[in-house]
Amino acid sequence: MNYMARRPKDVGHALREARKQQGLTQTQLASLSGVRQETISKVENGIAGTKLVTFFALLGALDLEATIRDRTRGSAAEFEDMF
Amino acid sequence: MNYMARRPKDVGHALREARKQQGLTQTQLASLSGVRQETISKVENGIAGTKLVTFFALLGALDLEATIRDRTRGSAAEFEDMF
DNA sequence: ACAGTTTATGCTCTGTACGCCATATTTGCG
DNA sequence: CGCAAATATGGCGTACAGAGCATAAACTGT
Repeated sequence: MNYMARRPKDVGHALREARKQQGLTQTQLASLSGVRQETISKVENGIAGTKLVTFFALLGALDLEATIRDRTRGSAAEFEDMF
Repeated sequence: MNYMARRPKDVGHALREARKQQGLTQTQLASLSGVRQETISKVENGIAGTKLVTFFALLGALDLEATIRDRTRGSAAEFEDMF
């Protein structure tokens, strides 16, 4: 599980993958996260201009976290800040 | 630049660091990103339940990206999905 | 093809983000 | 200290997220 996201729709995609990977239904994730099933549906499909609060609620329930970093990636530079 | 974020306030902190690192004022970032200076101020201080759209607008203007990954971190496991 | 489950869609209502404008407060530098 | 730049705050209006509830549509396995 390691998704790059530059747009809300990327987020939706990543969340759906993670949820399925954990064998959860939207309804289960809903009660885990406190976010409604309908909302999760919209988020996963990139329909809503979701709020960060909602995003993080879902991240937390799926035991995920977000990282913010430079777009310059894929070289050896990333070894430096790894530890 | 590599920030972990689990809450909106973490995002604000990361954005502020990145902006300063690039020597930008909130006003400059505002015109770069299309997000208003007042809004940037709120986001950076973790006051607003910001929208993902806004978040990504700022990320883009700062030439950053987000990554979504498992919280289990800090071991050798991360070498596997590195390339 | 059917029944059950999962996901998507539509509606109303409340809350709030964010644009816009003004201004207060803080920060940095001489 | 004092002034200019940068950031924070507050009010107003519009737009839309997300709750709650209902139901439709899409999948699943048998």
